[in-house]
Amino acid sequence: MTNARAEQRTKTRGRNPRGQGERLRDDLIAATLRLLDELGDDQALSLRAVAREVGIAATSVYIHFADRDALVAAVERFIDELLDDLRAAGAGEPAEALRAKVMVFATLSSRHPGIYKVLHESTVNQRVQLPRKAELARESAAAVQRCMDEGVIPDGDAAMLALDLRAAIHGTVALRLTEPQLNWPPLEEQVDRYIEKLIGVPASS
Amino acid sequence: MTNARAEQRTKTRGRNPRGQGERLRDDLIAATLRLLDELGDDQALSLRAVAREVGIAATSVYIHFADRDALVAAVERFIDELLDDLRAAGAGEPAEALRAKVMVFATLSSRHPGIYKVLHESTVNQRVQLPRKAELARESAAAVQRCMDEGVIPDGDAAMLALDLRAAIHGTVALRLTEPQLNWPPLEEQVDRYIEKLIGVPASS
DNA sequence: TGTACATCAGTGAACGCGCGTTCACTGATGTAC
DNA sequence: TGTACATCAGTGAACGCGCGTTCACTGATGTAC
Repeated sequence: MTNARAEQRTKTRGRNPRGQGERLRDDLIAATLRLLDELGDDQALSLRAVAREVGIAATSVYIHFADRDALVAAVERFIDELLDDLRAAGAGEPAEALRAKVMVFATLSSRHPGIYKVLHESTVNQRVQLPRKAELARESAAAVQRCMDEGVIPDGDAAMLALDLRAAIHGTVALRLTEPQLNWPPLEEQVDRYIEKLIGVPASS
Repeated sequence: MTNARAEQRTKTRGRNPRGQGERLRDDLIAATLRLLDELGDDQALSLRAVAREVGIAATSVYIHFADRDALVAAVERFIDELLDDLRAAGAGEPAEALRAKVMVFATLSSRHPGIYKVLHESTVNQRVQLPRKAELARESAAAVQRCMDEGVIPDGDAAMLALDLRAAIHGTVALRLTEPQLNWPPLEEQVDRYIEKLIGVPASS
């Protein structure tokens, strides 16, 4: 005898008016991002939890998404917004632009710790294609290259330096999440040290 | 009607002779470490999978461990071995000792990628007490301090520099696991750059 | 203007699965008398 | 030397749970004639 009582739904939501069925799709994506940010692990995300969060029957998810993994791919939307922020930070003097971009990325982990973990630590990368993610890397390499082109730092291997910097930034930001009890210096100071020592950009005012 | 057929067991193992019951305990710890290394995520580890791996009934695990989380705490044993390796690398000239210790740590992720992820990325840290883990941090700070004490690098904030270095090393090592498709330089070269640029230790021979 | 029908936005019951954990048990080996 | 008993190392059935997914359905709203 399987337990047949209906799924407990805390929230309820009326059905959308005719022609507005796509609204549920947006709500599902938003709820998925919210839950991923809470969980910090895409493997822990369940389709049923997303449905509960939105206040619909679990089966209704299938109206808009093929399966559970298609829901997880909602993180693509988040990456798009992040790329917008990065590009907005890229204007102005090259050293300042590099610093601004790095800070956008570095503060991402305190604004959305769970999403940061999902993007960088989970196996979602192997199971779901995230083509936009590669652009994040290109953005940082381009910012370092600009510093060379405009003579802020001596010529060299921009891609290599950018990767050194990116790894270091990821390291502190990720370790702050996993080991918050360590004696962390302010993020901004540490980021400035990395930029100065690893890239060679002189300290700003 | 619940499905009542017995758990499929691929391996089998005879029972231990009288007085040797603790052998199963060791086998369980070894199997747990093996599975954690495969999975790279302690949340994905199931008690039943460990039992299957060893070739015993799931319930037999309870003879030696209170519950599932007690199994996960087996990673403590791994940390102990790692600490032994770190201490063995600490002898000799201070700059060489620092480099050797950092390399022990950095190559851990290629020798045991899953365990590395479990120790640094999973929530096991919040759910299970891992007192030995803090010693890893102390080891690296002490190695930097020794470089200052023996005049290899100028005096300064050793704890801060050690944390900068540790974060950077973690960053490259973790990012290599999550994003292997990036154009990574050899690990050893990158580690040497970090030690040189972040700590100020002159490049070795 | 009325009505049959199509479409749309979702629902509820059910499935089989693996999980952690409990419980009462089994069967071999040693030990006291 | 024989036998009752204790101990040890494990077992097997069962529980309730949450999960992803399938299926046939419902009931409101618009539309063709």
